[in-house]
Amino acid sequence: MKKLDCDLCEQFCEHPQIVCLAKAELVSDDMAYKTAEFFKILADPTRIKILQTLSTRELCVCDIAAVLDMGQSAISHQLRILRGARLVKYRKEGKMAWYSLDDAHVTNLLMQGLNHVGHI
Amino acid sequence: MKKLDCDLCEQFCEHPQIVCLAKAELVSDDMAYKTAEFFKILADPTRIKILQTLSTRELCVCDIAAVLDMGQSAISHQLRILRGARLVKYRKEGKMAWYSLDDAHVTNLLMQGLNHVGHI
DNA sequence: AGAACATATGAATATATGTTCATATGATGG
DNA sequence: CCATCATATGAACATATATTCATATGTTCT
Repeated sequence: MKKLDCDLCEQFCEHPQIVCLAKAELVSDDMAYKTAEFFKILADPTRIKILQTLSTRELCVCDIAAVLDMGQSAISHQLRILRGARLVKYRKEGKMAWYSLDDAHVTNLLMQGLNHVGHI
Repeated sequence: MKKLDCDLCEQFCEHPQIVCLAKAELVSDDMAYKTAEFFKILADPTRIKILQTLSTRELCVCDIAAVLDMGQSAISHQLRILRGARLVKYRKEGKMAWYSLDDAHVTNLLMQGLNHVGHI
């Protein structure tokens, strides 16, 4: 249980006790920020398509570009973001880079999102 | 099962069969867009805090502003977005508006995100 | 009716983000 | 060694978005 810190409660416009309780239970700035950053990764149509495509099979960059009908550079930039978030990994084979998923938990979240939208 | 549409496969840089299969299974533009819009709602620290705070109790606008230590206008704008996405609902009581959660499924997703980040 | 208050909203501003273009890097094959 | 190919990346640009400020709306109380 968190210790309550109510010293300043009197200054709020209304319902000081409720505000104090809620403040004590509020997620930290850092957690809120990191969680938002996490959802941001999933908050782009191109990245959603990349992740969904990779959920079935490993693909190289130019194949992903072909599948999504987009430029190689745009895909490469997005893959960089997905790599940074450790959602995809890749192996090099000569000049080609084969990408695949690297986080089953997040993929599961993505599928929940797709399902949710599908059922609207 | 989807019908494959492989007429244009030969034009791709590499691995036409794989690209064709992946294209056939690719989520639609519309679904990808809507899913991204959905995750965008959760991709902001302020909205995460609002939803997490409301997960415990109903609050009025000025209380939320006090809890998050932010301006009333900023909170009101964010609540509008959350209302538009049907993640929160409100009841009017005189001049006050009491907000609460309106989508347990999405709240569950939010909690999964918070947990995921917490376990990193 | 008028003052005070809670909330909503439009406009403006600052910041973040996705794509494109040009180019760099690094591997393969002649 | 040079040309070609797959990929990566920096800069520029356009667009989206969060907050603030000012103000509007609608309610309560005197």
